[in-house]
Amino acid sequence: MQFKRRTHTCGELRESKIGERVVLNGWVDSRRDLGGVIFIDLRDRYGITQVVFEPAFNKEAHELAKKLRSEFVISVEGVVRNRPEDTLNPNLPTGMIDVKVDKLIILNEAVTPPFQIKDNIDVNEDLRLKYRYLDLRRSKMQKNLLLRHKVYQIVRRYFDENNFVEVETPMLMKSTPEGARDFLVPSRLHKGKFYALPQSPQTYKQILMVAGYDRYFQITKCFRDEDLRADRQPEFTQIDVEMSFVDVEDVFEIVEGLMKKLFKEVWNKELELPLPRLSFNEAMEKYGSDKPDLRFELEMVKLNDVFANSEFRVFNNTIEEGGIITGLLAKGCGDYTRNQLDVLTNFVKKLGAGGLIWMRVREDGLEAPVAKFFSEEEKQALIKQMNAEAGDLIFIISGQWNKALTIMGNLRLEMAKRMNLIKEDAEPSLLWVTDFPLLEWDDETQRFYAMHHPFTSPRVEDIPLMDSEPAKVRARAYDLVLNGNEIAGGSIRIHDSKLQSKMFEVLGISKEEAEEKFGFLMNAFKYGAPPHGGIAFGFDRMVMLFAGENSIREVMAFPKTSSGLSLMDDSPSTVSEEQLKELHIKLR
RNA sequence: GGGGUCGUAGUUCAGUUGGUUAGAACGUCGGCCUGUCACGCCGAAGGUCGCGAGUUCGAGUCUCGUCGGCCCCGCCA
Repeated sequence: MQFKRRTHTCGELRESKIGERVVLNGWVDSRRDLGGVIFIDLRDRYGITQVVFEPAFNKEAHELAKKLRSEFVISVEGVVRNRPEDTLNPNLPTGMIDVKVDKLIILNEAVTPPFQIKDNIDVNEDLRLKYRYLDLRRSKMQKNLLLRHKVYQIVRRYFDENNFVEVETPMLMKSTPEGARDFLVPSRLHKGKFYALPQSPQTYKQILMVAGYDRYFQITKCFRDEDLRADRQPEFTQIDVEMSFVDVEDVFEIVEGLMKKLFKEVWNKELELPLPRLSFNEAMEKYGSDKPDLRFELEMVKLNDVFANSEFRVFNNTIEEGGIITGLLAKGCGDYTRNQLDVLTNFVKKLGAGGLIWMRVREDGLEAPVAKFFSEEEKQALIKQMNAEAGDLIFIISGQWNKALTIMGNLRLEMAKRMNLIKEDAEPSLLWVTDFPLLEWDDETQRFYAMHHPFTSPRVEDIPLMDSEPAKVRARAYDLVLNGNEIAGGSIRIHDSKLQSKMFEVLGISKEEAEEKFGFLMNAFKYGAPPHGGIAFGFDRMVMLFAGENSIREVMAFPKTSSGLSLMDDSPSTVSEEQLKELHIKLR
């Protein structure tokens, strides 16, 4: 196909080019055929330029232009011209000019697309995903991917400037237990053996510290074979960071510097440093989440003291069993109807709560189905503790510490929505959550699991507790939270092989098992491991938030559906018997 | 593994207590139109109501199953 190389993109012509002869290439965004004159909006990723076909200017081009339809790929040659004054289009950067065409080449025709290529379309996401190449033509998607590109560049530049080395780590690695399910890759050369795709480059980056690279980063894909969410895909991108001879504060300093840059360059906002910090316990008891959204107040209140001697059996039992009674004050919601309250009760029950206690605060006291169970002193103490006034609504949930707080945390977010507390223009909330527990008890398997991962260092002063009260040991672990989303998490690692052995022991991992699964890492540590620590960012999630989107799919070029399917290329798919045979695999 | 919700024209949706020929807008196609930019006007085509059973004289509508999308819980070191 003969066509002239473009002289300009569709986004760059301005009044200064009037009179110049230009060649533009692009897609037909829309056509307006007025009979005697045809207007085409020509589109590429740089913008839109209106090109005009007039029979008086060139009859042949005008005749051919009648055939043009949406998404045809064309090349036009003509003269830049100023528009008549009353036909300027202030909505387009190129709206002061148009191009009068005397030569049109149709480079490719296009069938009618299944949905219109424009912003603010209302199309089901599955259709967009099936025709992703059309969806990606929309300026909103182009904007998102260009933002993503910008963030890559800022991140790379920042770490480079701070002496970090970018190192690629393997995509085919050893399957490690503890944590998410691995995606497995069968080995053809080694019958019955499998590689795993990395859930994270964790072990490699620690080994790079042993190897003396001192400061490492990588922007890399990770894979986890778990169920999906709006902010979780089976393959996703992580900014992986590790540093030697550091403590928590050093990691924070580097990360805060990056966030300051991103806030400035993406949002043009000055981020104030140092970032606020909350301990895990505080975050849970005040906000019912380890990734609290602090764009609004609405704090939860611990009520164990208020009901310490309560006659109310539910509270009684909770306190006896070491649980928590947590309250939430919904300002001015005292007029909620029984029906609204039933909906909210249902909401918490679905999350596993036994029930939801609510009380309307009146001038003359508390109005609630359970009011009769409480003494006047308790009621007064409750009102005082909650800082409640007439016209308010109090919610109370009691139960096992983690569960009750998590459910109340969800109710907190739900109420924030209902009370419209998250304003469109609210300042973003970025903070550290620190002092996570090192271990988490699992009822099902009756053992402790590492909350972060088994290489996470406990706080030095808590090490003696590892034997006596493992659940109380705090980790040198931290999460970075933006607007209620965990965007990064990391820790200072164990670099001492004795402490690491202790950790495995607490986790119920035998010496033999540890040797088999993590022997290579333990072995490396024998040859001089520096103290080290690091962090990993959920890159997609971070870009999602910077883009103001609600799903990471909006900032990924080719995401999967929530059932893990790729609708465009129809994967996963079956494979041939020959392929299976080569891989020594028999389906059952 | 569990819960919720949705599935009707190419697209987004409406469709009443189960009842005549399943509608609208946008898009598409054709005609007219020389300054439009949500072009306008006239006309037309376009439907396996996701799929499969069942109930019924009669099912887009009710029941069961199944497939798929989205959201959430579990899960995600």
